[in-house]
Amino acid sequence: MEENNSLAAQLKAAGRRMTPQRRLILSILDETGDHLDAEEVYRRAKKLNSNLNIATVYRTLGVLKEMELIEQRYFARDHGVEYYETVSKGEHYHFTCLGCRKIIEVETPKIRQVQEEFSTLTGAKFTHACVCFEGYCSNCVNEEEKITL
Amino acid sequence: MEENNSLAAQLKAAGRRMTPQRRLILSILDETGDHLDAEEVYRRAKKLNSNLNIATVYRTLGVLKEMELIEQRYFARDHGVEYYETVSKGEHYHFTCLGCRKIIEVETPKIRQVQEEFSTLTGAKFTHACVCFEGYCSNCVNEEEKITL
DNA sequence: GCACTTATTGCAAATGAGTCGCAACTGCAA
DNA sequence: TTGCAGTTGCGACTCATTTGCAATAAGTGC
Repeated sequence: MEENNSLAAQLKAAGRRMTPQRRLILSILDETGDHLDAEEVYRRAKKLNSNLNIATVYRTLGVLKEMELIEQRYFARDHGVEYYETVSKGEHYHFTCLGCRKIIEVETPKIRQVQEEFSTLTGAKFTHACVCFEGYCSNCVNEEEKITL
Repeated sequence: MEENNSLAAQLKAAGRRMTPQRRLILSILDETGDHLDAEEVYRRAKKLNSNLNIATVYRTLGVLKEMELIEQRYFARDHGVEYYETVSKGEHYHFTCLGCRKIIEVETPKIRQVQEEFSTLTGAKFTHACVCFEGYCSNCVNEEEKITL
């Protein structure tokens, strides 16, 4: 209840309301370590609230994103679909394995450095960076070589 | 004609054929310095071949991408749309100004360094990196501050 | 130059993620 | 407990992209 209360407070501060749907959707994103798209959030949430509507999922994801409680991600090869994860984790980027579809998180200060250098150089101000990598993870590299050779 | 011959040869090597449509579409991408989406390529190409179809544009872009003659890009705030540019330019990334929509190309070795470090560390192999930045360019920073302050 | 195979095109219909309008509903503050 | 926004569910819609298919045409072998 504690974290829900603070969430309710945050919502209120933004002129919004706490609803069971929002609680449900955020709890799903909170509990999974995964990166879920709207469809998957919907699928999981629907099990617990069978007359939840997909439009509500999209709207809720929009609200949570606006409140910076979750972040929107895109993964290589799949830019048509938006994925979400909670923002609790530190700065990191994603590597998608084309073999096993696994997503590996990449931590590096270099992306931030690029932004800082570019800002200093040009006077621009960054608001957001979208970075995604794709390739084959160590388990799948050999598999891929068999195919391409 | 010379480059068209080499293109024809490349196409042949891939079991494909040279067609006026493909020549036209590639010439448009070749001549513009811009990043065009399929719709814009279609608009420009249609002026020169009025019964060209948008499906052909999509299919041709797919073929050219597969042959690595053009690259697919995504820009911040507009991930739903694919943009294309020819691959002649060196490694670079894109910064989209949210104020004036201008796209500034960012050259940096750091992205490649991240990939190399990650490969060394994990044994993974990169095939592609999608990087896009967004923010406000030096001309638009002040404008943006007026809004947010 | 001609025929033939098969890649390619144009068209229209389909797909799929995401959005919108609207009436009914419901938090929540007074 | 009442009232008024904010929110939901629903269905229809948008928009980029894809697909099935019959007609067309590139490039090969003769």
